[in-house]
Amino acid sequence: MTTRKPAPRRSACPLNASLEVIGDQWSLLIIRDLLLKNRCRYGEFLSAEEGVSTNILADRLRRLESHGIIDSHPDASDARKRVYRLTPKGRDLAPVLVELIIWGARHHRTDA
Amino acid sequence: MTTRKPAPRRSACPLNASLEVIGDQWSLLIIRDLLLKNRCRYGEFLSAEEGVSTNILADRLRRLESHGIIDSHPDASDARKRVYRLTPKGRDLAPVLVELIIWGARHHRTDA
DNA sequence: CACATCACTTGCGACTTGCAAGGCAGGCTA
DNA sequence: TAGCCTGCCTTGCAAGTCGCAAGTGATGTG
Repeated sequence: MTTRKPAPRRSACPLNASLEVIGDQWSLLIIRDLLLKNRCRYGEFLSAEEGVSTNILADRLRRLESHGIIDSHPDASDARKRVYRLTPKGRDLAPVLVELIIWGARHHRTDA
Repeated sequence: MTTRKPAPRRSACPLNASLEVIGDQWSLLIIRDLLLKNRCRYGEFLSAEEGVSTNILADRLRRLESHGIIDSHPDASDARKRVYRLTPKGRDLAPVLVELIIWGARHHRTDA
């Protein structure tokens, strides 16, 4: 079981606040999929090339939703499916994403 | 002992490349200290308000140095001390930091 | 009604983290 | 020179997190 943390809040620094919410290996990749790749379903996130494992994905989606970065609702045409979307707060992460992509592209061009 | 990983390289996405290098809870806080707070010594990082533990700090400094984001040299006036500095590659992370701070400040104003 | 699909949950071994203590070399005091 | 302090890590261990694979349950489909 992926347990929920009571969030100890390490410091009042806004950078630290951001890192406590999205400072992990997977959250920003999910947001990238939502923002840039038009992926919005669980299965689509799962089959992204980075290969997130299913329990971690479920945990991250739950965490992002609890922080108000994404929301979700059942698909109108198929009740098994669930659609995820960015909230305005989530969309505000676009500049962060862009800067990370710029930095990654400049300093790690396609290989190790 | 904190073992070194052979870096599996999950995908060719530049965002993923960035996250594999600085996508953790501590690296960007160290870079913030170097960039914005004029902290450049081990002991200064250790006493930052977030309270990183010493083994993690040593590991992150080693990792950042191995990725060419920081470098270090002994202090001229006291050979016990070691001075850390950002490389140009490290300084290029400034926009990322700024965007994370903006987002954190906008959506998590000083409290939970 | 049998079977596939979708979104998860569960179990387990391996790895990582956090905390406390130990080590070690380089300075300081006399 | 002896003895102690300072600064930078390393080590040990408990606890937490991750990755993988298999299982669950509510739907849809033929």
